[in-house]
Amino acid sequence: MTIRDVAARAGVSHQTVSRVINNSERVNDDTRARVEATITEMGYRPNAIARFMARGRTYNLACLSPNLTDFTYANIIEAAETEARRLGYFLLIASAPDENSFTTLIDQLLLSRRAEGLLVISPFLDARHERLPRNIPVVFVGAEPQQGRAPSVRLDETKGGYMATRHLLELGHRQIAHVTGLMIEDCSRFRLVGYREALKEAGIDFETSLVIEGDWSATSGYKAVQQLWQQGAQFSAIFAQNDRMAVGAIRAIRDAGKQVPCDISVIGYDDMPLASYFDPSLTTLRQDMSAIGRQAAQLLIDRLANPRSPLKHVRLPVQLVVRTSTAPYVMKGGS
Amino acid sequence: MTIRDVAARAGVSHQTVSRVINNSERVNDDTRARVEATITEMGYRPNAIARFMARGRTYNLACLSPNLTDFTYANIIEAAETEARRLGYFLLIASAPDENSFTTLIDQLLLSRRAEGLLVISPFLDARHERLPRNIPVVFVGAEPQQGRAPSVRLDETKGGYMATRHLLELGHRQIAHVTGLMIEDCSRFRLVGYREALKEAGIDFETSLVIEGDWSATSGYKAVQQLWQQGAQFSAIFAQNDRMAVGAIRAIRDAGKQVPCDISVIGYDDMPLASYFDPSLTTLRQDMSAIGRQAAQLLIDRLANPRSPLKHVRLPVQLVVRTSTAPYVMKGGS
DNA sequence: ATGAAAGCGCTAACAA
DNA sequence: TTGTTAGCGCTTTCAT
Repeated sequence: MTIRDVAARAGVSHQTVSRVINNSERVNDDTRARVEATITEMGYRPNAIARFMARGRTYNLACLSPNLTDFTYANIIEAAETEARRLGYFLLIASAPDENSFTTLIDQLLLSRRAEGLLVISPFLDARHERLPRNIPVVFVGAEPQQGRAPSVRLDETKGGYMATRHLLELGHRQIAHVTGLMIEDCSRFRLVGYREALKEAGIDFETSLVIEGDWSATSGYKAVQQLWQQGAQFSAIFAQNDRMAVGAIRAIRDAGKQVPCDISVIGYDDMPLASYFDPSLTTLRQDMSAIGRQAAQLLIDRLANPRSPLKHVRLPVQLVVRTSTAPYVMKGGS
Repeated sequence: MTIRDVAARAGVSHQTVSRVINNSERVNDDTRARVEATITEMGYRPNAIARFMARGRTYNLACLSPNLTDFTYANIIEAAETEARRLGYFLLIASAPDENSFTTLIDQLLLSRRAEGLLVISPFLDARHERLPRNIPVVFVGAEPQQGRAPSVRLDETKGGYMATRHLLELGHRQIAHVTGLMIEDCSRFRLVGYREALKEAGIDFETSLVIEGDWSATSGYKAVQQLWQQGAQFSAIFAQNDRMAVGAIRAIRDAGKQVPCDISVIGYDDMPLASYFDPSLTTLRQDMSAIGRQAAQLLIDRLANPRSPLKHVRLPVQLVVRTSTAPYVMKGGS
């Protein structure tokens, strides 16, 4: 069923129908009413594809994420999708776990399907970013683009790292171990910077031996603690760069016969679902992923309307959530 | 840049270029080589939109889910998206939390954007299913369609309920409380059926007072346990229909000064991320959500090719994962 | 093996 | 206010 079928039935030209469905001013009220009646009667829906074709615009945006299952990504995507739709666009979502699929998808979504803009959720900057077509608006979520050529939305990771460490310092801890995420990712580096800043401010020397790199998995948190002890490290608190590793660390501590937070305090990051239901409930930093997604979508659509506007780099705040996995430092007996 | 630009540059007609990019047989090898060279040289990409227009096919599928963040949905969607892409389609993903957005999206995706098929992730059957357009292939994930008019993919929920209960029975428990999900959802009902079957098989009378409806949240699991005790229910084990409620139940048990699994065994459902990191680690039923997503995509694409093939209703198995939140029944002293 | 013509369903410019 | 005429970039006849 096409615009012409409707036109024939309503006794007008197809152009008039077009005007009606596009809310053009220049239509007689009677005619409009008649056409609209015919449309509902026939159950006609304009073909968006043909519309794209004629207008040269798709109102499609693309979103590439390493995966769709990680709850942080999922939250960002859901919010971005909803916001995009609210603003009259549609977000094409795809998972690009590796560089190959990333490149292929860029091709499919931007070049073939003519998405008008791209949202890249990317924890780190690697070669794939060089494949990005110029002249198509891009917004980065997570990592910032190399040359600062595209807008980005990020959480204030440095501040987060600082706040987590500061919380432990305020509880009286002086020896604070730090389990980072993958150091190829921007956020890990920034959180580490925050950790160092807080220590420095407190007049505590930074000890390399207290920092260990994890891979975000609970297992890596578990192993990190074991390794720290094995290397003879002394610490009364741990700052893990995400909740999963924090949970792993807690397990390791408990398996070693110690208690959290009595013997060792642990702070995580993310405030993942059920963080409050672990035992002990996790002290952590909450990130508003939905806000990121919304902002990212807005930034991208802004850019579409205004390609030459100055690049914005949005940085959203994080929030400390104190629960029961951290406690004041207590001097321990023994050597 | 269009097919004609390439044609002009290569000194052929635009039609020949079309033949080349469509791998038509009827092209001279020399010509093909020349055209292909021109294509790479110019970086030409066929406009998929125009192609849809001319061919009348979009190769788009749509997927509607209550949300994108629940890890079970996210897994299904990710797998379906990947599989669809592998098979030459693209999955348009959108979250439809309520009936309104569901209806709107059906309109946008199927009618306007001409998606060729629909994947509905839907835990329950409500009015929205009546809005589904006929003559467009639909596959249901989760709930089964009323009239069995569309194919569906589901886990064997009844079997899962049976297995969970059976596990507790084999440990010697006779009084098994059951915290269900929302009873408007199919899976809750089926799992309850499995629970009853297992009891019956073991010669145990079904007690309404031991069954309580939750809403899938940890909080509801917590409250369910409190309510059971308040009503004077006696039980040595709990079967919660998801892990979140199981976690809530465990918290309630502990808050009441009892231990899991010594005093009360708890089994969950889903094997959610970090289920093994809770304390105690959760005994639960694992569902292969990725398999569901893959199967659903395949079923839908099958149906596109073969609209009159018999409706398939795939039912995938679930798997018992025994951890430490369940233990053999021990007779307690006291009255 | 290649090219010319027509049309997919719509919008944009122009004409009436 | 309405209708007519051209395309959008491609594919699909049908000629050659």
